[in-house]
Amino acid sequence: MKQDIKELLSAALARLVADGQLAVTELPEPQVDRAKDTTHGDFATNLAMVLAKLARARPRELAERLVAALPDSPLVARVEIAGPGFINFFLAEDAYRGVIPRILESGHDYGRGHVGAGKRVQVEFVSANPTGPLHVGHGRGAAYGAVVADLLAAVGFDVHREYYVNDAGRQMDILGTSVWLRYLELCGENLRFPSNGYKGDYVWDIAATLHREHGDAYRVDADQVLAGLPPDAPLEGEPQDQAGDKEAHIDGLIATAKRLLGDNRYRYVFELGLNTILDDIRADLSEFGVDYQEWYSERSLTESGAVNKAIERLRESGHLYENNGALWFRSTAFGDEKDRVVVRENGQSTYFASDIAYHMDKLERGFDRVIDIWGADHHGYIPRVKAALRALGDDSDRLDVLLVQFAILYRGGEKAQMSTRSGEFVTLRELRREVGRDAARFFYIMRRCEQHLDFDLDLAKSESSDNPVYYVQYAHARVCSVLRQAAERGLVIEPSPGATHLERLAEDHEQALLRTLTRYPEVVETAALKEEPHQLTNYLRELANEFHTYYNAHPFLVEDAQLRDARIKLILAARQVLRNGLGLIGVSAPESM
RNA sequence: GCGCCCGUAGCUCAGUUGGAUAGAGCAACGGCCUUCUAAGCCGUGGGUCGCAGGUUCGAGUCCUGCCGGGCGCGCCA
Repeated sequence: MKQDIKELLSAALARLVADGQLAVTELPEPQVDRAKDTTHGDFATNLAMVLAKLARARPRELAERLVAALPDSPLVARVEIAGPGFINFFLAEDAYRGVIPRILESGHDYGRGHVGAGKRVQVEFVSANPTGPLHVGHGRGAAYGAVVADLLAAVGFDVHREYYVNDAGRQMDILGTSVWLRYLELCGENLRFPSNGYKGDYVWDIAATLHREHGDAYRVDADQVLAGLPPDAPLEGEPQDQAGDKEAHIDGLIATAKRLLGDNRYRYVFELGLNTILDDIRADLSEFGVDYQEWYSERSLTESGAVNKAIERLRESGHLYENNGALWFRSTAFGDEKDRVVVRENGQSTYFASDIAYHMDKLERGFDRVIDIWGADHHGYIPRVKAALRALGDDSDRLDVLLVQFAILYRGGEKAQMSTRSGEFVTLRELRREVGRDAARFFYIMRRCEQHLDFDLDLAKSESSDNPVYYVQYAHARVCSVLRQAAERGLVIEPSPGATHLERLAEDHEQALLRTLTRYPEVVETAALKEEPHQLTNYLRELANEFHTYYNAHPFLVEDAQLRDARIKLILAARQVLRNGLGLIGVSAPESM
């Protein structure tokens, strides 16, 4: 609809230029907005004011000329000039009613568009280390990423959803070693668990599996494990005066585990930990309605030689240097704060080196756009990744990094705190169990992603109109309920075809609802292009509100069969849009509540 | 100290990428069920858009400087 107005304006502009009434070298793209105030009509454009500068003419005078040059259209009832030079469009009533057959015919497709023009976009999100279950912070990234991806797909992009699996590196070694140590405890060995190990119950579970299936096959005497280890830092509850380096201690333990178990057995424990947790994460996300096209292994980058290739390319282009035995990337040459190590003194490549190879690979796979969704605490990595892409001669503008701020849970008005280290954190699974998938999805995306999210658990669970999820879902259920009532009364609920009887929709509430329904495709498009799912939740609340208001003001199942028919068509259209919108954010649309 | 993000009603937040008189929900107060689900609706009050400058026809929105809050600044991932 907005597009129709734009085309009328473009035609008017072209006509003025052809007639020599307007002397400008380049024509601006007409900007058309929904009018905030209905006294300003339905749509407004500032075109005359923008042109005034270019053509050095008075805005109101230009507006008059533009209006005179506008082609006739059945959509537009009248046009007014207002204020400093706004042109306001008042649409014909029929223009709004026409949305009903459009919605009913398009069904599930109403609101979908094609601005994406089939361009390939990759969205990488969550990508949490497989060292433990997902927590509520990952949940927000999951919900946000999934909805952004679905929105982009809805407006015509070819979307590839990907999870980057950090299945290499020190953190994974710490996990494998933690599993082994817990296993040794189950075997009856007496050990002191390292302060830096993973302490969650899930580590015990994996160790128990190992013990159940392989008995003592991985057992080693505790004395042998502990021999010659650098001292650990004191644990909580222990005297804090004793010295120790927890990092050196855990590294020593990892080396010991590798030595005592040998390559094959170490690998087996490591893989058991990795696969158990990864399976859990997969299942968790799938139950949350988050699905991927690809799970991309970090280890595969090393094994395929992609990391070495990336390092070589940087070396050949002269962006690397050695210092203190390590290999550094001169990222400061591309705007980073400091240079970064890509190969450590011990010969191991860093996580950053993998990341360079990974992003290089993403661009080589031919995506027109690459979107990374990260936790906000990782924002410091953006300059260095972009720097690497530029150094490699790639276009770093093809990469967009979206940052998601933390979610803070509140229960009974109090913060429900979490900390990954202690192993006492609220997992995504626990959250889903407590508030349900629908509320979790809705609450997670209700706010702009760069805004801290206050997640009120009590509200998310409450069955009241205060709860925005219920409020929107209830609107959908109510339409279904009305239709059930109609069937019980033996009324015909199969609506008449096309626009028949729609002229009977003349009430203000009906006009308002129609207006909101026509806006839906625009909302989906901006939400997608701006990567702002909250625009959709806001819209759905508004639409639900207009429906509830209408419901309270006018009975639908009236005696007058034609009026009834028209109203049923209207609420069917509303139901369709509610269903489509909820579907896009991964929330169910219940038939009854 | 440097960098990024945030600052809008008592609370939680929108604000259509610079437009017309800054909006919604919650909380507070007052109304509406013999009528399709009251899990709903209507009404009332509530603002120095953190502060100070600047850019222009026009600034909550853009620029600069302060103030306040969060996060980040490893040869960790």
